[in-house]
Amino acid sequence: MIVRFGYVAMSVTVQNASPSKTMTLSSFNKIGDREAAIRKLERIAAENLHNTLRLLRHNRASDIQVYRFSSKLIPLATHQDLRDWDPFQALAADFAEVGNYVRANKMRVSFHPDHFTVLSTPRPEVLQSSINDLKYHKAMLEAMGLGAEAKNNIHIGGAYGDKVTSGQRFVEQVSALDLSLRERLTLENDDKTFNAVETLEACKLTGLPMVLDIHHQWVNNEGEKPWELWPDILDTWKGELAQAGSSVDHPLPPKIHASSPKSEKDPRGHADGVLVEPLLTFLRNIAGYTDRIDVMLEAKLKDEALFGLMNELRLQEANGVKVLDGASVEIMP
DNA sequence: ACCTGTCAAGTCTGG
DNA sequence: CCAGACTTGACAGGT
Repeated sequence: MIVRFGYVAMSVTVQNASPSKTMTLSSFNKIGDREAAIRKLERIAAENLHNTLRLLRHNRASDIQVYRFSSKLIPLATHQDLRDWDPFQALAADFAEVGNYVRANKMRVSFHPDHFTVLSTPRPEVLQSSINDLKYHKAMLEAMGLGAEAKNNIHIGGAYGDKVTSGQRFVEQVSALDLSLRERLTLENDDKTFNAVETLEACKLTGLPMVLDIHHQWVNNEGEKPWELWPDILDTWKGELAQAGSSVDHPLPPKIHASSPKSEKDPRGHADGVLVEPLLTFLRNIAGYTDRIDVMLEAKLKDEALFGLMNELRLQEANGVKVLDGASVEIMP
């Protein structure tokens, strides 16, 4: 089984390369000339895209093919006060440059719209802003020229005191989405509310591929071992929605998230690095089912955590681990 | 250069 | 019913 590792949004080794620079609403409003304020937003967005490209070049130099973009590439993009603003015209070339680089280097990229995207919500206005947020993420991927193999990963959302009903509402509200939004979704188990078993069920009902977060599963489970769910999780990656647009990398490998508990006191928090042993145990247990998997590392030290994990994996070369390059390994079943 | 409070958005908990 | 926590990088305003 070939395992590729990636990291999220920002690098701790490339300096001054934030892809998430922003502007607060109050400073936007303090600029008297609205046109000038909007041009400033667009300049910040262009800078974020430029830094994203720098990170992608760093990734290529480090053999890293899996990366999650910052959702904050365009400041205030979905804010109500800026409904009349279409930033994509001004940023077309910047987005295209990022997308061209991704395609030229066969990278697997994604977004993770944050916790304001809640498709289980009973409130129509929250549903609408969630859909708007998904449209914004889709628009960015389209501006990059990337097909539906580039996904937006989300959680189910809140339980509102009745998890069963909320789960059903999630399934209904996802099913009612335009295909162009739905085919770009993946669904991840969370660490408090919808556990891996429940998320898998929602994936079966919606056709969405499941991103298993093995840290969330560790702190929120029904007593199952994570690899016991793997055959069913793998099936969610064989559906039409999972494979939509996957012309670049066909079939699209399944993806998981890995991180380690920050401390005993804060087991849900993310540690600086990623412990090799629990991850390796999981990977060995699924190696017989899957020939490729991508692992998104969610660690405080970002790419540094990836390099640290690769060092640990190099020490396991006598134990059925073969390091292939700077960011991928082969695990013998 | 460095520190502290704040930030657009949602949900849950505790008072 | 409302304030604060959650979580987190970066801004904004201060020293």
